[in-house]
Amino acid sequence: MAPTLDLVFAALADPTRRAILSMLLEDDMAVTDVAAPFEISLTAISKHLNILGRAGLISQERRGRVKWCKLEPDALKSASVWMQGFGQFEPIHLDAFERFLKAELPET
Amino acid sequence: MAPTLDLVFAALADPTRRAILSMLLEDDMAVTDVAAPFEISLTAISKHLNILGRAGLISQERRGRVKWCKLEPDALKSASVWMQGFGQFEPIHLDAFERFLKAELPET
DNA sequence: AGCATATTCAACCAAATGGTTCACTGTCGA
DNA sequence: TCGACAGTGAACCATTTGGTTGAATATGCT
Repeated sequence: MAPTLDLVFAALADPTRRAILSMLLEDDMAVTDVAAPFEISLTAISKHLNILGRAGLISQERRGRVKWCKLEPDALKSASVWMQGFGQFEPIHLDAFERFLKAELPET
Repeated sequence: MAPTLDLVFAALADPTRRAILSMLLEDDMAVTDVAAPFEISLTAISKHLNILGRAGLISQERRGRVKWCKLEPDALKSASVWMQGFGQFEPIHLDAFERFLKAELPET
């Protein structure tokens, strides 16, 4: 049961993919634009996006020749729920989160 | 940066390891006892425990010939913090969590 | 029509993962 | 001292992962 949880955590285990999610937090993006800040090939980014998609963390909608990537934050809920029991974390205010984002974004 | 986050999420991506964490939520356990409910070899469980240990999710203390495994819930905090920003999850009450636990534990 | 842009496909590679079996090292109990 | 128990190490295997390059497929622009 819960193969989703496998996929979600596996997707989050890669720093490139976490950085992509952080970028999508700002706005929807085309695949090419997602790839821009990274050194790796567009193909590699495409694969990462597929993994994020299969995990339900993003959705992709093709409009014309560009495919738009959109964050789907609900998919994180199951993972978040799973973790809640392991210590009673109160929700964090934005400050702490922003610090984490900065630490995660590629080449600052 | 944040190699810990990589390790924590990677560790959580395996259902066997999540089940182990759930078991350790109840109480500290010896390696052999951790392995008991699973069909896989003791060696495999030992490897899983190593991965959990490297991620900081558990600690292991050898006392005599038995090695005790202890949950370290603090390690989940960084992961939890990371996720907080992606949708404002209010903390979940125990009901939802218990349902997840039941879905995760091996052979009910 | 013809070219450039956006994205994926296919084939390949090195390294990591999750599992196995068998042998080994300690430690406890009789 | 000897045997049983707790756990790790080493070698192996199949599969997945994260990356590459080069070709293919659409779509849009002029």
